[in-house]
Amino acid sequence: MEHRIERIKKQLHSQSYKLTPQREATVRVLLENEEDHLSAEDVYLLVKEKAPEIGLATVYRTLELLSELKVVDKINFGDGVSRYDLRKEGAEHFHHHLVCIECGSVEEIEEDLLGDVEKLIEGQWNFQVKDHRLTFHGICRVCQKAAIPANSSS
Amino acid sequence: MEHRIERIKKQLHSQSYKLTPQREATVRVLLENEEDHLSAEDVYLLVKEKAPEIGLATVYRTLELLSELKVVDKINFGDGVSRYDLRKEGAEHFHHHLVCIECGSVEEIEEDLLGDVEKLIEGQWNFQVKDHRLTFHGICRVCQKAAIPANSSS
DNA sequence: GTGACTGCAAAAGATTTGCAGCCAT
DNA sequence: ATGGCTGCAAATCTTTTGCAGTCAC
Repeated sequence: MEHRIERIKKQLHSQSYKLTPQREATVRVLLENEEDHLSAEDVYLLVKEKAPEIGLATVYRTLELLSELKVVDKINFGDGVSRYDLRKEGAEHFHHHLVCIECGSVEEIEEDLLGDVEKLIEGQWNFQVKDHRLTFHGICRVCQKAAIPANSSS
Repeated sequence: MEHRIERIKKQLHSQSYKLTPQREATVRVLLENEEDHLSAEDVYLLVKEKAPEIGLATVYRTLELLSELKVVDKINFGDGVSRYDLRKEGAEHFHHHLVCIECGSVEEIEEDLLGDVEKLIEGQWNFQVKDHRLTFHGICRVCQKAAIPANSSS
């Protein structure tokens, strides 16, 4: 974890930004909750546990900065809030998500599923792809299992 | 166009909703601006031209209703607003978008590009796909051309 | 002391809700 | 007269901004 902080620190410095204590606390929260898809408010509450004096505006400003530096990706699952997701180290593309419409759980997929599709887009539509967002909505493993008893017993 | 209104009317009736004048005006605006990706506010302003007495809240309620009935899809390109996009007749899946990061234009892609990928998701992740959202961010045809002179003349 | 950064409070937007009235059945 | 639907205004929620104070150099 420390080396990831270091790396982010360097990224900030390379653009003459500083890794202030508030920013570091925010990054640590993101690292510690990498699997969750935290909203700004979520991050704020978690950061506040370690650094109670921090302001919500600072969290927003930090997340926006990290977003510009491509350290995090800002995503939106259609509920009213933006969520912030750390990029995996060296990940060139945004990863994909499986959102369960029953329980709301979110699973991540790191594989690059879209290589062929992107080639098609570049060739056929003449559109130069820089990034993508792919989210599947459906029913997760757990909720599928949960649904079976109700059906089979009827 | 009329037959599409009829169809939507039937869809509403089948769930015992009515196609009131306000709702019809809203649907017409959506039909007439099918290529654009209108925000609720955009729709409101356009509806107001034909039916000045309509309220913004009604537009929101109508759009939400249409969204539940899968007549429109609610999408979010990362700016702060939701946009509403008519589903093509008979379209089983949501269509895809190419968003230009230079000029902001949005192009639609009807082709189903994700058949294979969905099979993979269902098989390998055991996730039952119901719908998906795929957006590519990049540089559109026009902006690519616009960029060439600046590079080649240097 | 200068410029980057912060916290707080206020502002700005987008969307939702409460409510009284209306309209068709 | 009932229930769905509407307009308006107020409320809510997320995010941004203005500003005065702080800190590192």
